[in-house]
Amino acid sequence: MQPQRKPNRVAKRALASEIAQAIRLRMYRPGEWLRQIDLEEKFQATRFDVRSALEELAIRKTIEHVPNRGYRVMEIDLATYRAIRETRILLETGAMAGVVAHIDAAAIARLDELATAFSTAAATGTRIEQSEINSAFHHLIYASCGNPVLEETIWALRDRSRGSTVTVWASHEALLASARDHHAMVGALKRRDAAELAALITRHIQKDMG
Amino acid sequence: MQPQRKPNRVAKRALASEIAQAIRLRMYRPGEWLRQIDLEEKFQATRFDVRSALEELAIRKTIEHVPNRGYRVMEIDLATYRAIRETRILLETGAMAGVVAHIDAAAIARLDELATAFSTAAATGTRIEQSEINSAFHHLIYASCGNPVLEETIWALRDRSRGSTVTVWASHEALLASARDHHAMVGALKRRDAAELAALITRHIQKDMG
DNA sequence: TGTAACTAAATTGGCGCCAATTATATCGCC
DNA sequence: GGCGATATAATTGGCGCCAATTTAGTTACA
Repeated sequence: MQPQRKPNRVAKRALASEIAQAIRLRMYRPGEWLRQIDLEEKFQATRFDVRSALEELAIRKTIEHVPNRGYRVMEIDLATYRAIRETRILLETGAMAGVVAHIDAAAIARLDELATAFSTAAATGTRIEQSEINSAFHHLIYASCGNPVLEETIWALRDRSRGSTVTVWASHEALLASARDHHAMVGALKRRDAAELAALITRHIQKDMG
Repeated sequence: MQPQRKPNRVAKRALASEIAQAIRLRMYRPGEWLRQIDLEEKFQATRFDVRSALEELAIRKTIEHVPNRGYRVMEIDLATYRAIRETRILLETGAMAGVVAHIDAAAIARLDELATAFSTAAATGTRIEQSEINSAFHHLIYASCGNPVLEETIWALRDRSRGSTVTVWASHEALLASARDHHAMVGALKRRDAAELAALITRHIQKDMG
């Protein structure tokens, strides 16, 4: 029986993820200041851990650091937003060749489920549910590309684009359009049509979904 | 007249860059442990700054952190290396459309100079000179793509691929091949031939240059 | 009454100490 | 003489205090 040791090594990394998720879910809006004391209480962490987490997020460009002022959620201008979008299209369409080559039937079936679940959530679910299902859908796709580095790079950029002032799904119409896109992607996936998939992804990103 | 204040905010970030450069220049080889005390003396920094810098590099995947053991230069396996290479090809070829569209005559002239300088350095220069000129050459190209996010992403991946055990220019032959590639790229650039440029870049990366 | 200087409160940020852990060396034992 | 256990040295890592800085509030003065 040994005393508890390093819950901290874990806590530090986990805290960064938690804060990142809070930002993803718009609990902190772009431009908003993240006060260390608040985070300390909110997440029941020590000041030191909070600072480490904030520093990590700043390196990842999720938040911005202003000396002697603090950290705030990154607010990206239109030009940067377009640059991110363009880069995402490059990466996410590029991943499609690998996806159609590596994905198995089970994964496609699961994607089908998720696409349906998203449609349902679009009508009745909360924003958080919608966001999570959408995230799971795209996670599964990119995880199937067979290139972990590519997958990781895609997600890093996706996270950065959250800082946009443009709301995730601006309208209910946009939400329904996303739902339709998901089903279309599953269809193209079943046909192993990488080109069609890439075209769908491009439009999906250009329409600015989550 | 006020006393000197925060040279530290700067020092922390600068230190991370310095250590990163040292790793780039192979002063620390992949797998090698980075002892905090050594870095403290080597770079005349406080222990705290060293740790911050190491943490930053760990987040960037330049180095690896092993709890209670320390930090060591990331050693990447062949599979990861290929994954990085594939992703780089996607990004760097994708950048070429923007490059031919945005680059001006002055930049092309400068690239011509750098290509020549590299050829010279390949014959007579030190490894560090070769590396720096090569870096400047590619920096200038990707800076001309008109997409800062893409540029940044490219360099992040390029830095990660340094962790490969494969030496930068394994042979003098490879070095000369790189020099030829550079001149060919300048030629394609002058003709605004994005497709040819992309093909050259792909081969350049597949041959594993710096 | 508006503005500017001053004061007080809140927040951030630099830094160093010491415990926990791991590597190294010494010694005894098989 | 080789090998394992123990002692010692070296290194890492968690954490909190207090100074520096900024912001808000207040008062004095034109």
